[in-house]
Amino acid sequence: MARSGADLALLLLGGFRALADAASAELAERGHEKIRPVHDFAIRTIDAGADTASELARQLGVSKQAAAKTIGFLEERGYVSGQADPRDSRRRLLTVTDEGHALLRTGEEVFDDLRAQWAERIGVTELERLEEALSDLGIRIPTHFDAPGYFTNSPTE
Amino acid sequence: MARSGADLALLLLGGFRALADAASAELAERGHEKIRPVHDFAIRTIDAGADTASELARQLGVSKQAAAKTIGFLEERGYVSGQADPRDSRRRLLTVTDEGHALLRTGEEVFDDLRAQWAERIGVTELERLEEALSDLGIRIPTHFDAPGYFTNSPTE
DNA sequence: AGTCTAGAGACAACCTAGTTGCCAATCCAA
DNA sequence: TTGGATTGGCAACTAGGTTGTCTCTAGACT
Repeated sequence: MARSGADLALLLLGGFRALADAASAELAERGHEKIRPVHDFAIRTIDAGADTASELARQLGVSKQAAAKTIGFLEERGYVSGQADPRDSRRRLLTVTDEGHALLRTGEEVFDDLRAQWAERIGVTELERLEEALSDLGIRIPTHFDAPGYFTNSPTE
Repeated sequence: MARSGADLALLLLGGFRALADAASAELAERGHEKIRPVHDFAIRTIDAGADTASELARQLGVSKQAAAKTIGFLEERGYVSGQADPRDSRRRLLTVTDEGHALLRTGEEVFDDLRAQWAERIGVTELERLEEALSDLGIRIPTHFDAPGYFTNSPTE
């Protein structure tokens, strides 16, 4: 059956939302409330070396202020901590806490579990083929999400 | 190669964004500026019989006020027009204008063109297989988008 | 030294797409 | 006729982002 291009777009969006919503719900159950993929992404980026607000902003492709807000949230939750840089007093050096690393590990687990569930349903081969097809299309991993409320609103009502 | 669940999610999101961004850009070039998928969806729903703000809200799964704002935008642009209902003066009956129908047609064309481009790149068979796999996963077509700014921010900086 | 430029982070104001709470007008049924 | 339910609109709020402007500091150049 020849599907329409619009349906294809909605299938992709639906697939992503299914994963993201399930992951958010599962993370909440494991004690990480109100965590959205963007937070995981930010922590990962900080851990990889983006240890100031400005650097994080550049790497995530958002404004410094947006990055600062995200950092504020992450510090409040204890995933990230910031100390004054002794060598440059303009900077506040960011480090990922143990709690932050725990969140990253849990996040990976949750997503891998979800992927495994999909593999069970349609077969590993088919799933890998799907991933291969998307990769072959040159889909870039999005570096930022731009989606306030995108993951917060639970799909069940 | 065994990919991670997180990569799978990002591939799906990336795929959707690639289509949505390209479609928005193409629609803008064809004279429909600032149109996002949600507008297309709303017009379609009105056309299918959701002829009041409250009904549209219910069908899109958003609040009445959110629906009213969308309708305001669509009326301003001339895609939809509203007249007082002679039989129930609480209601404002919505109708899709010719301009609205034209937008729907153009939108379909644009998405179908994009899908055809994908088919060229990875082959029709592979693309249909991808769609089949997502369908088999029971992906529900999302009825609302929840993504303010999602499509507005052009990816090309 | 002194000055000049550039970067870091913070503040205020604004935008957009939603939300809830409330309210007047209207319809309809008991 | 009266009371419950529905319509649409208003106000205030939230979340996540934006731009513009500001101060402080670092480093480079004279």
